[in-house]
Amino acid sequence: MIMNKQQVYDFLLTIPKGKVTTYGQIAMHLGNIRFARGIGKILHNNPDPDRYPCYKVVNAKGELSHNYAFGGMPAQESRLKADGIEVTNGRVDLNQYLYRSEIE
DNA sequence: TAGATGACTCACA
DNA sequence: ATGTGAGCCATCT
Repeated sequence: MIMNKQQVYDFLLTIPKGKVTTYGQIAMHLGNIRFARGIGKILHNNPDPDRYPCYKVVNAKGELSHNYAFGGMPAQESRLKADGIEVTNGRVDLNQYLYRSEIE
């Protein structure tokens, strides 16, 4: 099974407002946790940042991407807050905001 | 075509 | 709790 960035972007669109996801969750959703890295690449090459809420993607620890390409971490943090997600010290509470698609 | 890189994650010290 | 090492895949040069 190969992962298409389209799959990743589509998954982002399925994230309900006020929720976030992790690279691992996306990867697992696609089939394998090991896709996490590819996802990072894909989001970095995100062709439509306005269309795909890449800001909803955080790492396994809930930390925001310090390499965020659209204004830096503050911008991502601001977007998350706009969605009702509280960000503290560049991190979000996964236990509360992590979107669990259909795993577990 | 082949080699190197990265917005990751997990395990162990 | 923090640091290092290894594994994985897709994309870039």
